[in-house]
Amino acid sequence: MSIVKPTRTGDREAGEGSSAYHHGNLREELVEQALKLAEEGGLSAVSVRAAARLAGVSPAAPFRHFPDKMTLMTAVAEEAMRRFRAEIVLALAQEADDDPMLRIRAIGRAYLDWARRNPTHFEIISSRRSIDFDGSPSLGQENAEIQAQIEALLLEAAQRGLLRSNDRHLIQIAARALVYGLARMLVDGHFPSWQVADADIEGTMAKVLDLFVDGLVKERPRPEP
Amino acid sequence: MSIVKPTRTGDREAGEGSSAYHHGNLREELVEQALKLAEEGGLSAVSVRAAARLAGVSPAAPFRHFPDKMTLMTAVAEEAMRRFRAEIVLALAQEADDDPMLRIRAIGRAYLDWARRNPTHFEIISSRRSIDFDGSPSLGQENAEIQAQIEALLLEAAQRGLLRSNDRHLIQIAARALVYGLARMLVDGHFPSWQVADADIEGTMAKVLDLFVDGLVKERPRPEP
DNA sequence: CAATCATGTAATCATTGATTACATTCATTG
DNA sequence: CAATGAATGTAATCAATGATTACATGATTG
Repeated sequence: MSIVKPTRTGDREAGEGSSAYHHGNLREELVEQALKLAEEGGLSAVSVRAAARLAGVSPAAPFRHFPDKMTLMTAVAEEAMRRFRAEIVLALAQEADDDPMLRIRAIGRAYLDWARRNPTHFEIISSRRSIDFDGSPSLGQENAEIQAQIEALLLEAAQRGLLRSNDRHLIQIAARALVYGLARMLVDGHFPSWQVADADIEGTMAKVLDLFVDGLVKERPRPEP
Repeated sequence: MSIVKPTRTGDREAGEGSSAYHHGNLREELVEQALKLAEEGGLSAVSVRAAARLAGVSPAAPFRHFPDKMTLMTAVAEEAMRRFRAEIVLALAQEADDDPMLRIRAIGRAYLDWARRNPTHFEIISSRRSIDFDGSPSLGQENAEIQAQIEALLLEAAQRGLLRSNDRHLIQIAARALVYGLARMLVDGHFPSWQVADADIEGTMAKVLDLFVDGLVKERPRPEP
């Protein structure tokens, strides 16, 4: 019992012995190739046909697995979101300090870092014109878990008396807006007009994040050493 | 001297007397129709051909005025940006108070209000994949003037000793990121997952803006009445 | 082994951005 | 005032893409 369904586990490049008519793992490979296309050529480089080409199948084959392009892009977004959240979870695990505001900052840094390194993937999970966000439980859940994490940290911060404002929901929206805005400015190419050189982007974003977090906490000289 | 070039000033709908082969004002009308298409059907509804159709010319005609679609979209963005900044200038003129932070908040509100009422136009001037921002002096200049306005207000705030931080450039980036993030979350459809009803969006954004501005200024009980 | 269902292909459409050769009108000038 | 050349518009055509339909192939299972 509980035997994993074989499905001729993916690997087709190696043996090549299979009959080669049926791919065996097309759905997942299409998602993978679409991610690759996005990474290499931006959002406009992602087409159903190009993904099919890379997967070595006909232009119509993808439509056996996805009713339309939007559904494919939604699956791509799900994979991107999984990676995105994994990185945030990792960053939180690596943050030793238990100061809730420091932990929130760590989330923000991981968020911005991932967006900087995966601009098009970030764009895919962000712009909800090319995906069906509401129709994907996976996307909704991953997103909700990130929010819940921050919510919990804000609650703890409030209990420790760190916060200036009592409206935590508002703080949360503000925090997300700031980080989303920074990431979007990055992928939308706004930084050149802000005299921020490419090499300085990481540092600048970190400083902006600090400035924002400082504005949230009650004014105190500074955490004494 | 200084006689305005006639060019058969636009109006073609009325008289209809003209030969009807030459449009007379096609370039501007294409921009106008593209703006209308964006307004009514979102970014994906904007096509060169649709604009040509609405203008009553052949599919190839637009290419006499714009070498490619991106150039048309850039002209569309220029018009949208003009309207955008006009609204900000108006809001500043209507803000009687001379407190620089209140004036900055007024800019933020006008920004968010315009984006909320013109989501696709906002998207067009924001996403720099469909336009050639750097190739348009007009876009660069309007953008620079908004930035200069905020810079001046921040300088004044600093001189009055209102600011927590001394790094005004960083404050400016943070402010833009917050407002850009809010506007982007709006047009990208993120608010439903934040339990913010459509009717509350305006109020919520205003409160987030206040929260942010409060975080920038030095902690003082409150501006006494 | 045969039936059936999942999965892939071929052929075809409509839409779109773009180009090229040709047509028409406007404006300048002899 | 007509002729001529520059602007401006059209027709025809291409290649790429999303999508659909009829058909082919292979895997699963009774």
